[in-house]
Amino acid sequence: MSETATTYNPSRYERPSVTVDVVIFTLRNRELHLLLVKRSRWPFEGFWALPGGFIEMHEDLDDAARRELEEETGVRDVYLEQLYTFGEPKRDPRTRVISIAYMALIRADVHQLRVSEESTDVRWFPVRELPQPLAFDHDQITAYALLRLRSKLEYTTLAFQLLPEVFSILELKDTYEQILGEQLDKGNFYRKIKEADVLEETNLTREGRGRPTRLWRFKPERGDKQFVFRWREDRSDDRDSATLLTPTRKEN
Amino acid sequence: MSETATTYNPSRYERPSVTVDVVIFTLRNRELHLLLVKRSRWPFEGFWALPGGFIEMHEDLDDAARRELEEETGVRDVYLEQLYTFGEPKRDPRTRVISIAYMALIRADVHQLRVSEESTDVRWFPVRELPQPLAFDHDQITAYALLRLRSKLEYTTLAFQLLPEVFSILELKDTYEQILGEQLDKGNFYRKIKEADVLEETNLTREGRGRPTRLWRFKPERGDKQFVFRWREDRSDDRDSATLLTPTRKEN
DNA sequence: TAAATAGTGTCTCTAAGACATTATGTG
DNA sequence: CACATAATGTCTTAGAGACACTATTTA
Repeated sequence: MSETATTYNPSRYERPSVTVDVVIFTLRNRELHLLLVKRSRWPFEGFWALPGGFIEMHEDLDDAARRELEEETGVRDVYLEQLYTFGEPKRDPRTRVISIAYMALIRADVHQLRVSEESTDVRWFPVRELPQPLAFDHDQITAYALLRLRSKLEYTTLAFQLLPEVFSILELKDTYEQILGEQLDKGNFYRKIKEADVLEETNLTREGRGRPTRLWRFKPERGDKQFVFRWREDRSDDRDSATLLTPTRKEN
Repeated sequence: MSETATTYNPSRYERPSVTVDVVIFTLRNRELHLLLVKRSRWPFEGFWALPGGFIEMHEDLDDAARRELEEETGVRDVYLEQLYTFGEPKRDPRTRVISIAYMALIRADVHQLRVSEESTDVRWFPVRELPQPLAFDHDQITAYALLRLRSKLEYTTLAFQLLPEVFSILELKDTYEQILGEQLDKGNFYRKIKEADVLEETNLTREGRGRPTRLWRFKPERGDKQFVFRWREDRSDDRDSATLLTPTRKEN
């Protein structure tokens, strides 16, 4: 047998650096955006990159992601999920850097965001208009995050993590449409969401030009996974599919 | 903004060790097994652990997993998929070790396995009779791998990666039943698999006590993801669910 | 021809999708 | 009332599940 698992002494080995990179999504005027940071030095000086940084020695991975998230946005207690670990040896020209990618969803009504509108080095970008290419392999990471978000929309209640606390059913439908990139039938959407029994009616309404809208709240006792909006044949939240979308750029 | 993404110099930081651990599945007399290695020294001396080892400095993550796989089993070219990265700071008492978990599926007809039947320190265990607890957080990792395997069975053709090159439809059904832990209807199974058009008839049959069985082959041109056996309400290949199954043991 | 195993056919009911209709507000 | 937007209802059809039946071999 190999001696690897049993006898290696970790200190004998040269160690890679380990970072977390976070794909932070939010809705801004009903469109899906993500946060990018402009790099100010080599490597990839002047390129946009995902917020991220090195893991501290005594810090859990999720905590590292949460810390990066809070440093950039000032936000805590949001939906956070580990996505995939990217470790191609030359993805960072400085040294071997392995990056654990996370996805975070920030609700549209969270206003503590540190990201000022005028800031030139930290900005929200609509996912349909991302600068390209991004630094490192971050194109690949964002492509994968988008794929996973789209995929999970269909069998989880992730969409609620992007909406404000109260919302109308048509706003929810709009969110699905934005992210899935597809029109949904109004009647069928109402039926599905009502049957799923994940919403709780508030006594609030919102006036508009026509009939006022009833506002709803996500039933808090339901977890994230109990809701199936739709099953599709071509779901694929697999890394392989992301790779197809954005072929790996190899620097060097 | 934070300086993390842009100005950190990786060499300034203390680095964690990074390993890959591989959950290697196979079918042995129609039952799902996975490979474990007995540890011969501290920490967890005498405990069973997943095969794994440290990542080499210039080696891709997948290659590291493939290398570990080959060292333990002698097998190449099998299905391999990254699962999740485990990095709880105290999961390894020696030092900070971050482990990238992989899952591998080995076909039942691969006989080059280095694992001898008599070996006392490397063994196949039926997934229903795993020694417990395993070393480190490997209970958690195996629980998650099982969850993911079960989940993906239902919307991919992963099951074919476990079967020999030619097989009968009822063997395939049996594999599904073994892994899902549930009886399936024969007629409905035949219908589904035929409609999916993922099988190619061979001119082989196998004789038994009753009517001989036709043997089939997986259509190679189909990828892994095009086949939907069934959608379920409670699918969850999420890490959270695995955590619920096997609460994290904290040593120390 | 009985037993054993392989493989097919059919009925029912649910739920998804398409689309039409009704409801309730404002100017 | 006309317009705008919200919300509900209905018809059709595909597909999942339950289960009964037929086919082909050996002893």
